[in-house]
Amino acid sequence: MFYEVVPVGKIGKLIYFSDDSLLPGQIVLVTLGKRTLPAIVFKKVAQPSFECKKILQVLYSKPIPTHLLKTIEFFNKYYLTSSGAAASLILPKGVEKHRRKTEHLFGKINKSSKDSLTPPIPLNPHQKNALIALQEAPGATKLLHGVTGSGKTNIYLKMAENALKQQKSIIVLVPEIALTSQLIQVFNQFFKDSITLIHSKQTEAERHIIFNSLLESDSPKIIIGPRSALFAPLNNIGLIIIDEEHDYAYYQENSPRYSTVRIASFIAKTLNIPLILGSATPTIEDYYLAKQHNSLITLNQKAKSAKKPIINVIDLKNRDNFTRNHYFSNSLLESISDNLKNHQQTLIFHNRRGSSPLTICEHCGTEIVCPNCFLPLTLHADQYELVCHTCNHHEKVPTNCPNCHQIGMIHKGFGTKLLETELKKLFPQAKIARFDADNKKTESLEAIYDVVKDGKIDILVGTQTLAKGLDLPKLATVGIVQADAGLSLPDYSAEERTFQLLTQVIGRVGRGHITNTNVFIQTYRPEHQIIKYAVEENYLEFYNYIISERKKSGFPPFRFIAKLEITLKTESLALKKVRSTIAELTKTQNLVVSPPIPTFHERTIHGYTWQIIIRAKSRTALLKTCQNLDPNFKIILDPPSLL
DNA sequence: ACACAGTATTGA
DNA sequence: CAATACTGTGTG
Repeated sequence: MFYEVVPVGKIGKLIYFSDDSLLPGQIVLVTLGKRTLPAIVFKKVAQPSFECKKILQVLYSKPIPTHLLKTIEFFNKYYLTSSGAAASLILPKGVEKHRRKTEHLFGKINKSSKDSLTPPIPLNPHQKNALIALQEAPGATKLLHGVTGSGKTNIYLKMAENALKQQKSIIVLVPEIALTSQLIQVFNQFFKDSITLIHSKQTEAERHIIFNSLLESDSPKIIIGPRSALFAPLNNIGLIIIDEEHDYAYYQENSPRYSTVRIASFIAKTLNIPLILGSATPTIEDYYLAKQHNSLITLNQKAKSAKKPIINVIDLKNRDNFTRNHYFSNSLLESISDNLKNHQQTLIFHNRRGSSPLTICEHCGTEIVCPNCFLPLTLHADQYELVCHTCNHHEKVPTNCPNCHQIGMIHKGFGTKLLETELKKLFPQAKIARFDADNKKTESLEAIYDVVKDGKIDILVGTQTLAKGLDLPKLATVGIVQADAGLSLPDYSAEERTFQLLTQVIGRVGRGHITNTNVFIQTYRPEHQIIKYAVEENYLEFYNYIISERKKSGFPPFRFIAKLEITLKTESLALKKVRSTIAELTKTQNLVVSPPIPTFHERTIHGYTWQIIIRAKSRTALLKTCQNLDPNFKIILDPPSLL
């Protein structure tokens, strides 16, 4: 018998031979050239005209659910991804490996499935109405737009409870799996026995056990995990929830690139089950789509009376505000002093790691760049080293300029490490901690969370990482060192990102723990709309403003975008190739073609990378254009950023 | 992707 | 002329 199978990797469907009868979705082992790879059986086919190799082994007798096979095909069509790449998302790493006895781990994961009595889930009238709306028309994607504290979690719980009653499984996606997250705690409180958590700290063996147990079992489960949990081999899914749907973590950056929301939406449609997207600040695209399809549900009533913080916008151009320190305004410093007296905490945000992002020679202006990436190196003053934030290359700080050999290297710009040092000078008695991507893997946010929560830290300095889901009872002040830093980037989504960040940061305080909370937003552009809307917490005005801009300029959701990248040996070769391709593409009807653009990391060890941005109203037309392209072009569909 | 073959490039 | 870098093709 002959079967079309998809081996993991970068290629598509191939035909193999088997003596035994196989089912679509079964996981098998095949040889491909000299390699032995796991593969997924797609379907039985007639004997082809060419010789076929034999399927070596059946790894799992039970097939993966059909919706996942359909998802692989969807990847193929929607993102032009090879089926093999999509298959590797579904199969756990190392499925082909023989495993030692792992019973000792089994009990840890497969808890008793006896459902204990759960207390009733309270819903207020607003939440009840929202629930009714959410349960209409399964198969459709519903957007639950609810401000922080409006009780989205209670609605999730109720829907999960309903699904469990019907013996259906639920997938709950969260941006990053912090075990301290409130959502997990609340779900644990209600459905402890049915929950399977998926997180990044699990080992390969543990993942295998989970994969196997989900595949074998038909009992309803609640899967909580990051974007990859969407591919859990569940046979009876009744509901998918994506919490904080706007979060960038839902976009997989490395190949196969995908948007979790798009894939989940496909799965929900295929299975005719509800998909709930929850957020206080939905992405522009999802909000637009929800309005178009009449599937927007708004919850603007705060459940508990959370006190709003006082938001102070400080003009960085007016240096009278900065007489005590170069980076921190007088009023922010005053607020920190007050907090120290009252044993309350302060959070300082700045979206740049390290001490100083530029090291240049003061005589000839030569910039020190990474030998691999050719990007400026960032000073880390504590180790007195220069670090590449792209490839993590480390080197000593040179005393002489490598170009003119004179002494006098100077550092420009500032990052979180510098801010930390400044704060230590200003408040020598305070306990100050810094949290950003420079922290070692072991000191995760989770690890320091308890220390911070107990109030043992007075001032926490950090980047974006800190803005997400921290709930600190003793937090009284939040300071944003330069709020407009992201606004001037040449990117269609720069304003949206800035709004999201500011909203998240403001949301860290005013959670009802402390009555007098303050937010200090330092900016060179206090009059900018985005800053105004964020300060006013006015999502609707923000949306209306952005959507009209996108319409005028022809960006998503009004056009689909593809980013085409090519890397060639020399700059002139790359430019020549890009120019000729542009000339070719310009002939295509209804296609907006950009001029040649060097990528942000223009020069790499492999050569020079240039890009073309193309946009079209029809996705089908865009895909067709991409398929006819020189295959040396890397195609990035729906790029979340054009940088 | 990866392995492999076939071809161009370098260098003493 | 060999060792090595680059380029292209097929994988069932």
